Amino acid sequence: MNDKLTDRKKKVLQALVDSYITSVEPISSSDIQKRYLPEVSTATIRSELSHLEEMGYLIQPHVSAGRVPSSKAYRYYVDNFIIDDDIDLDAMKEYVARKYDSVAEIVKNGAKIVSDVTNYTSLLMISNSDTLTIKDVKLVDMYDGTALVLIITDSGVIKDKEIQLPTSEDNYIESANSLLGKCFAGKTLSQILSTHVDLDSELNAFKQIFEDVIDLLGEYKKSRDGQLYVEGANKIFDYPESKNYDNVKNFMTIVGKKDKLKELMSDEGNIEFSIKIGAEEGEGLDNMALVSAKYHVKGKEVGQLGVIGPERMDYKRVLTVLKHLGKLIDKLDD
Amino acid sequence: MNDKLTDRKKKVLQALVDSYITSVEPISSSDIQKRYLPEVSTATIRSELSHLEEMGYLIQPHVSAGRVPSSKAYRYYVDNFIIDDDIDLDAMKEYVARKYDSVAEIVKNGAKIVSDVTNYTSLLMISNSDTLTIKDVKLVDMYDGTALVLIITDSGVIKDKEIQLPTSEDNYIESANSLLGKCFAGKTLSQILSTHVDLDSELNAFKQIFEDVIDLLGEYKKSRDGQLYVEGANKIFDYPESKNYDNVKNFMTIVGKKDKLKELMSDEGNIEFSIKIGAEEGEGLDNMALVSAKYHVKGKEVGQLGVIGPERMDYKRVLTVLKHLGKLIDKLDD
DNA sequence: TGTTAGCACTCTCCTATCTTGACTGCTAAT
DNA sequence: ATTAGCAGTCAAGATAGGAGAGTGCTAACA
Repeated sequence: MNDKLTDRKKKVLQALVDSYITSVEPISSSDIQKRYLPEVSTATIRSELSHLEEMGYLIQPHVSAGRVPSSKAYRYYVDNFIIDDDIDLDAMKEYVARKYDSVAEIVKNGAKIVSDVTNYTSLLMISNSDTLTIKDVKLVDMYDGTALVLIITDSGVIKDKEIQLPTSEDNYIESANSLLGKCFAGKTLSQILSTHVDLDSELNAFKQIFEDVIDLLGEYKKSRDGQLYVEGANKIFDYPESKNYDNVKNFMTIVGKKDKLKELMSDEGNIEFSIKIGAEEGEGLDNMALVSAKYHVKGKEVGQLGVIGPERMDYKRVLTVLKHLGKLIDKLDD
Repeated sequence: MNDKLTDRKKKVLQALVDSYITSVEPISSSDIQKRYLPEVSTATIRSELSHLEEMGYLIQPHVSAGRVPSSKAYRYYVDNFIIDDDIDLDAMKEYVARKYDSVAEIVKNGAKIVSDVTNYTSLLMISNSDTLTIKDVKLVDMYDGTALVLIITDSGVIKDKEIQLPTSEDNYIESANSLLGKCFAGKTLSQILSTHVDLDSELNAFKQIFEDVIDLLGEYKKSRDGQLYVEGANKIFDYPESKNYDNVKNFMTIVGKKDKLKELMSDEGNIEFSIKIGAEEGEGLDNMALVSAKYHVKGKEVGQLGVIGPERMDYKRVLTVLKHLGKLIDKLDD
């Protein structure tokens, strides 16, 4: 991995990727000369191109065609040429302000906004339950010896279910409530599910309730863990790539495979942005790229928002949009 | 619309549709002779075919090709040749029993089951709020003068939100609860939203709460009305039809257009099954068909479940699956 | 040593032409 | 009314030629 590129090689590479991103056609030496490097001859550019090809940055579909960037070139491009300046900030802000007027809607429609603004398919993944804190657990008296279990978190009530009460004593619910609050409040879902609550020594009368509540939490965790929403999967038909049947099928297949997408989106570590490009990622993401960012509500990480599209996507625009939407969501209060 | 077909014409038509459903290639006179009518000559079948074509049942892609059924033929086929016997009942039952073990899951995964078993894309539409009855509305005391509003329906708690209490009087919540129950219990969402609750004459102190609750109900109605889930959109790639780019695009486009799908699914009247075939339905459903059925939980209509796929779909299988799943869901208790 | 002009070479893409095979529609006989 | 036989039509595949695009190489030059 020797990425010592001369200045002119860098320029050529950037020019080629830039051109390709918009035209989606193999780029020839004269294309580059005309629009980016008029001061040197096409022959010179050709020799640079063939050198870059040797180094693995470019691919030539056939001998008399221009060149196309390889995954390595895209990687180099996003690492070196994307200076993430804030050009689109105003447009974004205006967009958000105009179409949606409450934070709840912005969060809910986050994926839609990203998809609309970037014109790529967007992905929204709810963070897994490790980050979710239980604020309180409450029983609400219903009728005929049943009660409603409410699990209240920092983002609202998340699960409710009727359960049978083992007794109809008057203060049973009250006592249970205080005990439940004491045990669960302030903990994360994972903490609760991994620690064994030892109740036998305490009041055995509440054992059933506790088991029910823990079951409920487990159920919720299962249903929520890494839920993934896809928005705008049909954008593929707007790209020239869709003329190729295999591309469409690949794209739709991977967009349908939530597991694979989750795997791609869930990055270890604390990287705020992640960009996965084509072949880099092994099978499944050929000719495609996935850009994703963590996002926060009121300073707390709640999920990841990303974009999946052709490998030659407009990385600058996508990154800008994701970054600003992240900021907007984070800052706003409900 | 003269559908007086001779017995042999019927036989030929059925043979052709049957063949086409499995082969998805134009059917020739000799195909029909070999497999369905060896007792007559191909010439005879040809004359029947050309007669059926005149009548609008068949289409000839070009003069030296076989014939393909028209939408009219499919319509005739489902109306006359589908005797909905219960062949698949056992397989279905086993399937349901094996993979899912609670009703909640069956309902939730209804669309998935249908899609898996039929191998077509399935659609699930939640009935609109006209059929949803409010069982109770409750305020739950939280902290710092806020309360949680719970809207309880016959299918569980459907909406919750924190609101500010106008006062911190001790019995305020209790009084509000009884008043809310009195006003809303037993009514449908639409009833509540369409009738104006005249509170001024009663206790003015609860005015704000009522307005909040009604807002909440309105919000819920909006979010729930005719929600549509699509499962297995990628099945299209399993059909030979997907070799044609336009078919894929059409299919994906209509599957993406939730509004159009809702329109197609929401039948007036009390028809339990509805079958819409291709051109019959005007633009949008070309070369496709949509089969849908209302389904019930505990005897109450909760939505519609359907299948969308190529016009030449296996209607018999689809109808059988939908019918039995409907029965299974309806019968089971929670 | 780096750059350039010039040229031969390669390969895709388009078009035209031909052949083959699959069906049909028609006609005349049964 | 049914059938056999045959001529006619058309899609699809194969083949060939030509145009255009773009490269790699070589030799000359700064």
